Amino acid sequence: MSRAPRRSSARKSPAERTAEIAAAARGLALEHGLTAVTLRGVAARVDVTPALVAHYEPSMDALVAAAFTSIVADEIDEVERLVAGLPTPTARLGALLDTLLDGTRDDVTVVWVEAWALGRRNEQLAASVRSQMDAWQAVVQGIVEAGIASGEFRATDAAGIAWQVLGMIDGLNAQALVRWGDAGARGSLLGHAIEGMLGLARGALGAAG
Amino acid sequence: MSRAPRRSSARKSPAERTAEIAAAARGLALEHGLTAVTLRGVAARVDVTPALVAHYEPSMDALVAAAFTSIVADEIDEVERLVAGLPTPTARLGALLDTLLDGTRDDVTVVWVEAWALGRRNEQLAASVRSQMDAWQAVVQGIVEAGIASGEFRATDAAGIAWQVLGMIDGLNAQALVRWGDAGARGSLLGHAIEGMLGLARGALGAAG
DNA sequence: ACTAGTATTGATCATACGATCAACAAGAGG
DNA sequence: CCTCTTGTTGATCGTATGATCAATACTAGT
Repeated sequence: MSRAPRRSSARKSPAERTAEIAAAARGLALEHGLTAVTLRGVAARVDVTPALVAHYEPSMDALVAAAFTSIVADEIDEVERLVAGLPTPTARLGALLDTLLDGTRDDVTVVWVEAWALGRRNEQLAASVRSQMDAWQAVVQGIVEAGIASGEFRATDAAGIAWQVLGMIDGLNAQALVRWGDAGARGSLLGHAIEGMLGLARGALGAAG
Repeated sequence: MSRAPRRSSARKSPAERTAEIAAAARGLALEHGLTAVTLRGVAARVDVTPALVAHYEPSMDALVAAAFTSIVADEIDEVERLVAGLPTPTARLGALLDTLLDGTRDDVTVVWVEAWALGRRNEQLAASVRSQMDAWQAVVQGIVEAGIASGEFRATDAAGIAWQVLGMIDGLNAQALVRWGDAGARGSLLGHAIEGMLGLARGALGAAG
């Protein structure tokens, strides 16, 4: 079951090992969820003794939180770059929805759901969750504010709207996680819903069919 | 730390004990989450040996799933009764949103979130989750269909809309769970969003401020 | 009142988790 | 080539989980 650490040792620099461990934690979280980020699990993936992982990462809670942060932060960056290339706030918001609801990101969704659950017993993770939620909110709020400023959106509470949009996305993705069978169109109706919040014309967000 | 089972034993009928155990599991889940529904945890709450709990409940996975089902099914019944007394689909939907988003149900939200996470390693729980999601969906779909039939709602895909509404509610509640500080108004904006999906006039759902 | 059935217990196993620490060995510096 | 720093290991502790089983003791039925 468990691969023993290699005999032909190859001593590595602390920076390198730290990076290896972080990468292993990240990979495990993406492949098997945050609960798989365990002392022995990470050690096995790096092909090293659990004691070494403990040596580099004094607290597993921190490593789990770091894995979460890494995954989510990367996704935020990715979406932010994608969206930056688009001309109008409407187009940006539509692309954001399409990307986040295309059903190809279930691994990240699992991480989110597990983070919500584990965060109740891992304060460092909870802090990371709050932090990353704020980061996401800032991105969406920025788009909404731009839309309001340009007159495309008819709304006032950009911050509140951003929270709502994210809540909807998270909820729909989490739901789709369990509802294996009929994947259904996650995005099409959400588009109309958000159009309703923003006073947009029906279909303005042009969610993918 | 752990209360020892009473010495002055009081032998109970299997039906009674089964009910006690189920109640204990339910209570633990509501107070400390589904992860607290453990062999020893339940045993301590019933003031009984872990072995007895195992005797009555051959698999803890099943007990966890049962606790989840009990909690969620009760909530569905409660909301269904509340809503049944209202005259129009619009009023029913509005009341449903108000009730589910009033922020007083965080214990149930925790159970949902944990169920999503644990369901990946507990097939019985996953089955319960799917089942209860379907039950919720049926309730909302019924309201939406009534609204379409009566001409209050302008939409076609009642089933899809029901899923979306539930996803939004779940997402917003799960989010509020972590976003301790600013509870914010969970419902007000969601109302507008759903009005957008249903082709309703702005404010028709009259979400509580 | 006695007995048979069974609810209940205590002890124990196997596993998985995080964590610690003395001891080992690899590699850089003199 | 030797030495000293330190990356790395093996062994081990303490806890928590689910699960099993022979033995106990309560209670209903005769």
